[in-house]
Amino acid sequence: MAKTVKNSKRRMDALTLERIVDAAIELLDSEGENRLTFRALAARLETGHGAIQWYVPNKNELLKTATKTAVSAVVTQASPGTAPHDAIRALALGLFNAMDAHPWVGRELIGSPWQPTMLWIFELIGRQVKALRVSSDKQFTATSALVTYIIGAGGRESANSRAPEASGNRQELLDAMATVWGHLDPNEYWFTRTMTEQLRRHDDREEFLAGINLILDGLETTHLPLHELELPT
Amino acid sequence: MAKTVKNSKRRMDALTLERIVDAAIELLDSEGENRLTFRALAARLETGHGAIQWYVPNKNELLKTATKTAVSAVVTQASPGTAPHDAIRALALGLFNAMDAHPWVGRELIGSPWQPTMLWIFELIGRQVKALRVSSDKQFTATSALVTYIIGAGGRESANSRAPEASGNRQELLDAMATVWGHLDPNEYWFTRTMTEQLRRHDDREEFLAGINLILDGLETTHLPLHELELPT
DNA sequence: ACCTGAACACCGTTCAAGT
DNA sequence: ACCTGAACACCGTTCAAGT
Repeated sequence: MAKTVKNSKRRMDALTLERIVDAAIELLDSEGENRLTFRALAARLETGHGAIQWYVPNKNELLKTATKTAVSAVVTQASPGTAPHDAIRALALGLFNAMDAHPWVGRELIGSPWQPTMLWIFELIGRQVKALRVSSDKQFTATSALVTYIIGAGGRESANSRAPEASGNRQELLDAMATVWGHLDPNEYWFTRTMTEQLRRHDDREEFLAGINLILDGLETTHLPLHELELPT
Repeated sequence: MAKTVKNSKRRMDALTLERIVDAAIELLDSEGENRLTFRALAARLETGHGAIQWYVPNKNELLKTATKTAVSAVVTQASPGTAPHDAIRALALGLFNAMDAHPWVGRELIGSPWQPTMLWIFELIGRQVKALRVSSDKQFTATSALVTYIIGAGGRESANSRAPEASGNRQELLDAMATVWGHLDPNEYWFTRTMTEQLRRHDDREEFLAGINLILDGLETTHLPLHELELPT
């Protein structure tokens, strides 16, 4: 305290990359993606908008850093004892929650799949895939499929939170969509119409995990004819 | 011909929504998403930029219409005789190709999952899921999972085409990424490192379809203990 | 009905100038 | 080293004015 006061030329709350990123995340969460501007950030941080650019070269970089921060807050490594299936589900759900809480994360992750954050996700999922004893020539495919599915679901979830109809709560949005589905042309949309009630009642996380389970189950399918399987005695 | 010439006050190539959308798609494909501006469009169509707004109210609507046009050009209904598995793979691959050819489509579809185009995709996939005789309480889950995976893969593919490293051909990009993977810290990325060669050699469409197959296989898993299965005699 | 382009209120980014 | 804000080159959108 005394130190900062003594150095009177310095503001107590000096600008740091961390403070900038935190403020950016707050702004992204509360105001949305296209309300994050250097000028708005500068106002919130009580500085000039050019000053921010000294720490972060451009808006793209700012978004990347914010994404990394938001994701790594949720994604932790599995505790050693966990079964691979459960570890994958936990990881997936963590990512889903992060993208649900921060609607801009999904869009950003999908928009630049080669960025370090994606690589880290790939690594963590891949380790568990390997622990599942998936044959080595299928590990790449399996990990890719899981990551693709997770990011796809997160992207959709992100978009849902930004839906124009989502001003109210979630059930209102679902009811509104269900009403639309119920009124679809029975000739053109005979399948979707029958799903109206499922849409209204579904739980996002349950459906998400059910999809993960489908992929995990698919991984165990050997495609051998049954009589070649080792049956439990 | 004579008709249009006679009516001399009218330009031969009158502005229509269709011409606007076609020009927008060309611009999106060749110049990228953020090079599509009303001013650039107006220049290409040799008109004022305000004129376009008479046909399409804003840029969002223009993107939606362009997406619908690009997708419906590839997505056709399955021919009656096709087996459901094959129909799903064909649909999925068609969508993948569309998103590969038009890198902006993936981003747009994922960005607004409640739009009519997404509903139509859901319908077409759902019909085949039903034809697979998936039990009725799983049809919603199965269709959602497939659509989520397809869109996720398309989104990634879209991003890859826009990758800064993708200026050259695809193999150059893969080689560059493989080099990065090969140089990763063996302690932090011990799994990903082992996937370097798989990354370099993988085929996007094969991997994509392999993921579809995982989900389809998962759908057939009954979760009954083996001794309760009907074994072939 | 359809088209034009000036005008407005924003942006991201650069940069000379300050401390 | 760090901060400031004017300046520039763009945007999307609106709209009075034309044909």
